[in-house]
Amino acid sequence: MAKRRVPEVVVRRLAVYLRILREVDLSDSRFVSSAELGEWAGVTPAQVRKDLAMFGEFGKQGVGYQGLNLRNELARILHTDEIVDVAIIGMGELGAALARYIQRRHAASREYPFRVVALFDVDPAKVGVTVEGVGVDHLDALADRVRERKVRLAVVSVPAAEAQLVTDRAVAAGVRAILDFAPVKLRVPPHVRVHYADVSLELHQLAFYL
Amino acid sequence: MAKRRVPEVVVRRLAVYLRILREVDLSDSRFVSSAELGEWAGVTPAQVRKDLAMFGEFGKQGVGYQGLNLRNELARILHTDEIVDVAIIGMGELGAALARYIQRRHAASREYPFRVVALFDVDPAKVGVTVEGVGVDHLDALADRVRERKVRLAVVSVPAAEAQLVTDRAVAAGVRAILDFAPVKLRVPPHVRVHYADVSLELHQLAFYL
DNA sequence: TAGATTGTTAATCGATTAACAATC
DNA sequence: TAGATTGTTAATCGATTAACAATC
Repeated sequence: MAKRRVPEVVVRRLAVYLRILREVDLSDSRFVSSAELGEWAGVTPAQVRKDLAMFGEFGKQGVGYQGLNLRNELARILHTDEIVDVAIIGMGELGAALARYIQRRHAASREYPFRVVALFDVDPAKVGVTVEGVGVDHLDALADRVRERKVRLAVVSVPAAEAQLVTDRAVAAGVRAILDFAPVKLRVPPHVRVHYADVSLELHQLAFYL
Repeated sequence: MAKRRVPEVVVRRLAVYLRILREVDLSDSRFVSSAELGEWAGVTPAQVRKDLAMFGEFGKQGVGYQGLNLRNELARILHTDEIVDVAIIGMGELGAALARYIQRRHAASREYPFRVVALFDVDPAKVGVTVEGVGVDHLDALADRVRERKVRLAVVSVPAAEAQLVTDRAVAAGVRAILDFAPVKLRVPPHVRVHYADVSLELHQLAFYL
């Protein structure tokens, strides 16, 4: 699968489709049409069909897509058909809130694929503490821990000034995708993917429409 | 200014340019070229010029853009040249973390335009508590408070099941822009703008690249 | 003035939408 | 079969990039 050729917007919409299919009650006989799914996701039916067609032929003409099958296919495409281990770097209020949120959702539903397996901070008061069953390690243990637990997805929730440093360490240890909450553009090698979740940037954008 | 004609991506980049210009030390004589700004923001110089040209002629041929002036213009365009009051609905861990984050940044720098002026929750244990100088009100007080304080920007950090309800109330009280942390597509009238900050959705997208 | 960089037009690129033959 | 909906091609739309005359 030539990933470089899949537009980012398509990946985003696939994630939306999957979330919707997880919310809907799906019996074996439940078929979902591109019109229905489009309606729920807020996109055109043609868009839905085009997005899905990039990855295979999942539908049946005249009937639509079998809901359960499509849900499975989407999970497979997005690599969330198996548990995905996550490290959270930075155990401030935000990091702690994220850790608990993810862990609780994972515990509550086997449908929720993300599992927190490593937490890091530099504050001696935080190192050793346990958050939802996961111990907080010192940042210096990051490389070892990440390698040992084969973590490929990391959340960065440290202050802006430290974001690049912890990113470099995480990447060196094998992390391939990063969700960055710090308001800093991270420099990473081309094989590493970064998404930004920058609250201030979002607020600035929204302010434009006031 | 015909806002409907400004692509969303342009607004996002303007916010990025502004953030960068706030980070750079700018003397009165400091001029910034589209090449420089593009380099910092990770876009082409042509892109920078095109984005800015949508709103006016801010540069000088042969010289570039006067840094301080451009910063002011961008703040004006994004409506963050004055304080922007924000309400946060839902004082769970995430909501509380966001409230403190925004309030502290506002207190630390007069450059940071967002100010929290109202907090809401339904939990009697939280109502009455003060977070960084702002009292938590019961959700039932939302309409009154939002109207009284003329809040137009709100953050929704309640559980998914309540997100639509609190949104409806906020919109009825005059809110025009919403940053939604709940994993739900909100239905709002056309004059209301919603941005989504959905951690699980971001993680799903990133998992695709693993 | 000579050199540099803007603002803008034209060319390119890519994504969305429309349309329809294939087919369940 | 008749009706419905897919997968896919073609048409449209919009955003990005390139190029350059204007001009500081």
